[in-house]
Amino acid sequence: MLICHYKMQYDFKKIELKWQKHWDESKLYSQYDYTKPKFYALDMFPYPSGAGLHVGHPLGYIASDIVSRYKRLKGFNVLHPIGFDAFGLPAEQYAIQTGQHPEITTENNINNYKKQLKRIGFSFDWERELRTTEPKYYKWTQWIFSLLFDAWYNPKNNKAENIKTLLEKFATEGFEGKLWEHYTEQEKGRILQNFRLAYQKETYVNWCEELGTVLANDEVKDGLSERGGHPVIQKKMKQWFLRITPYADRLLDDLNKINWSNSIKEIQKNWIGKSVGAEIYFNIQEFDNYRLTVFSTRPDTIYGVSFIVLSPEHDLAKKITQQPYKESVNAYIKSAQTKNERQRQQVKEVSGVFTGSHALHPLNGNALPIYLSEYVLNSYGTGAIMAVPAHDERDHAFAKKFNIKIIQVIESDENINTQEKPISTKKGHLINSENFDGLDVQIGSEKILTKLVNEAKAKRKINYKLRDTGFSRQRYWGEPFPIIHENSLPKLVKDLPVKLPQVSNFTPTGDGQSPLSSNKKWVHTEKGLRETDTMPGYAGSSWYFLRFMDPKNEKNFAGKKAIRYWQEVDLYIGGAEHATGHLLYARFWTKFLFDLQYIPFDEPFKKLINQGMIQGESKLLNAGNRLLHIPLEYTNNLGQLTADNFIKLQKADKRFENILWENLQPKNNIVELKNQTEKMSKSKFNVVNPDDICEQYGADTLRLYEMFLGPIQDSKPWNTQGIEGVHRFLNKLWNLVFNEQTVLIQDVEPAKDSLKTLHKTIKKITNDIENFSFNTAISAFMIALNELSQQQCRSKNIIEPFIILLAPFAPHISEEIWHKLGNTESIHKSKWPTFDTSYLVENSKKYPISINGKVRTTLEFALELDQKEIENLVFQNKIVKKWLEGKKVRKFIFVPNKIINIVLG
RNA sequence: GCCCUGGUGGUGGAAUUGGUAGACACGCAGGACUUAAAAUCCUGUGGCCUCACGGCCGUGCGGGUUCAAGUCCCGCCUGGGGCACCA
Repeated sequence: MLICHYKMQYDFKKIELKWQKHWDESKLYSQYDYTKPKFYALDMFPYPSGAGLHVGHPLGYIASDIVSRYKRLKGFNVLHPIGFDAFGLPAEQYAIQTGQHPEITTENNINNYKKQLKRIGFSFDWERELRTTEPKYYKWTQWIFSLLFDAWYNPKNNKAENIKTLLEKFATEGFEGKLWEHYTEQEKGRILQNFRLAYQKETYVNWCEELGTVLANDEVKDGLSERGGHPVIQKKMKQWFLRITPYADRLLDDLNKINWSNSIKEIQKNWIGKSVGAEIYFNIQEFDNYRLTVFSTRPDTIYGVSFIVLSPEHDLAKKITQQPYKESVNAYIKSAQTKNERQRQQVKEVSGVFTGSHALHPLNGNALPIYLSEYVLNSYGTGAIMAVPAHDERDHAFAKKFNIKIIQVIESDENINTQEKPISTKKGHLINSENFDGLDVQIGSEKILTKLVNEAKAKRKINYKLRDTGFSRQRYWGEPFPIIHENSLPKLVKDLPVKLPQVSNFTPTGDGQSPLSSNKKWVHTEKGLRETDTMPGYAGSSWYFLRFMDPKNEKNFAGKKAIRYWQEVDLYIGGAEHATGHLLYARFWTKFLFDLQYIPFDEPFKKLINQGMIQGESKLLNAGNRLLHIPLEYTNNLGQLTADNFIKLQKADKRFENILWENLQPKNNIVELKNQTEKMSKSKFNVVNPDDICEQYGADTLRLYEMFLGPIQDSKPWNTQGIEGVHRFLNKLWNLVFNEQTVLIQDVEPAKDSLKTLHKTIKKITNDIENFSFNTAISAFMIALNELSQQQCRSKNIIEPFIILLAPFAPHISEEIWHKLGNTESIHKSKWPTFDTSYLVENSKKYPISINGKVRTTLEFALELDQKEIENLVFQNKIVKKWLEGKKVRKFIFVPNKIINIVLG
């Protein structure tokens, strides 16, 4: 007879698919109980690209899923939604490349993402799924735009208000000394554009020829587009802007009330770039009718001013130039104009030109030559500076080149000759500053400024680097503006949504017009011409976290009740690369909606975690002058390139066509490859697909491994070999519960040491989740399981709570074991165990005994012993005696529960 | 140049308030089971010296504080990120 030894194996695939289907069908994660306290855990919603997910993407989702599941078990009503940010450049570029309509490629990409995400077993409420590209969603994006258009920032109340209050003000006070009713409709429209929070203005913008669109400042890195790395130039165009600048101070100050990483806060601080100083006025010797205004943060250095510099674009540049200097000044202005900002920055040598005119020093009346130079930016401050060469590096270089006086006004500890090198410190005291001599710099600065302000020669002023943000794109794939231009004045369209129309060709036109303009029927309306630009990618993502609270609401962007219940996001997880884009705009829109009293909170994300990058291991071939990425499938198991594979590679990849095998210096027909750890990307052939991992090891293993790799915030390399460890852990757990045929777990009284293991693990895991220390939690699970195995623990009272602890991390295997132990409800609806300190109490402690700071042995003492008794016991110890031989004991240090240290003379 | 972060075995990484550095894994080496392999289990694994007992050195480098420093202070070196003629 054939005996069939049926082994109950850990069949992860079967288990995982079964429970995923079950959870889906029972809508387990779409159930809410509003009597419980709320917890809102959100991931930065994904941008569905054509490449699909790699193992780096789910890292943050796994973390937020663990927290969400944990919070549910702790009795919270958890909102954990997901959606897709699908408008914008990448989707459109992909569509253009593949020649398909972006609507189709987006739909395909989203479906692929959903399939991948679902396989990992996240507890997302898919009922609340949203897409920024759906008209029923972007209707409300357009609605918020309408609010911005119809709002102004009232500096008196320090908040945004409906434009009505501005009109009331103008009606009673007039505008610029003229009654409001005396302005024409056109004039009124133009004036209001200077106040609206969404407005059009003609100005220099970041134009990317290759992408055929303008870009926001945060979408440009080092003069190149963030997407694709194409050159970006400054072009004068009429564009939509959002007036974020009045919010600068609040965006800065409120960083103090949110729990974000230091580095992100710093990045936003720098981006906002607040500097406190003054505008100081300089009369001009040669012109009575003009006055110069400079911005300075260092009024203390005013007696050190020896010249004035204007930017080449400064309004007065040409007006104040004296006849003999006109030619050289014009030439200089012209040459500056031909360069874009990037080219200007690259030129490090000092350049400039004298105007022939002089400014008068406001305090001592000295005549100061006025120059033009590129190092002064027209877009910052007033586009003019007072130059203090003794205390500013750039001014110093300029003075040297043009042979201008260098006047030292600060004396510090640094022994520097200011004729050679500037002193940039703010510590020291003033000299050469008339009756301010001898004062400390800080105090002197304030006194000088007070004097200037009192004499109406200066005004206190705060400047920001933050600029109003460009809000229009000349592209097809974005939200249309709800705007029709009537008599060349923009007017809101009331009937929303304004649906994105069909066009015959959605590729960029390249002439600064959006592809929408080709649909003449759509553009021409009875009232006037429609706005044909579209909104940028960040429009939809600036408020989506609000929509998730009430995603199906047709009357409002979200219902009042839902907003009041869910409030701000408690935990937000996503990449740090959005520091100056999405994260700033979302804060801005939140504050705006708060001002208009649509929401009762003014920060969107209470706690933010930036997950690190998971890097891939690339293989690089040194082909003479360049390094080429080699797809992994062409390397052998030692990571080398063989001659056979090289031939195949040459057929498959054009990059290798003209490379000769001999030139690669093969040894025994093998070429060594260089290893490199870098960002995962398709083009680097180092991408690991989570689908493959789920197939081979299962979703639970993938989840555990991603968490086990290291701290969530850190970047770390992926190494598929290491996954065996966590996979073995799950197998061990399985084998603890099941043997060949049956469940081994019984309802028996647990052993004392098992209780201790359990309770210290409850404590540790709870702590670790609260601190987002998931990697140490996994190792605690491993330690616990090793101990329980050692103890041969089979007690249900131990195993059940243990797998509840594990459920947030490995939801499938926990659910399976839970049911096999006889439970019928889902484990994810059970209760988080609490730990009982009484099981952790020890009655003795093992003390390290160190002599002169070096640990020599350990001794165990009962806790009730006092220091004297312990001291006696320590000195009786053989090893201790050996070390004490011939030495004198200086000191005996006993730190209860920590250590014992003997200091010898 | 300025700001923010890191630097710990062959690798990923542990280490409450300063209190046994290297937990937990991977990898590697040896062993058990097996005809053999896979799987599993056990043992070892920072470096150097020693048959061993044991000792010396060791958290980027150099100083310091302390009974005691990966942890605190001062000065450097270096990886990553951000800002950058911003007055």
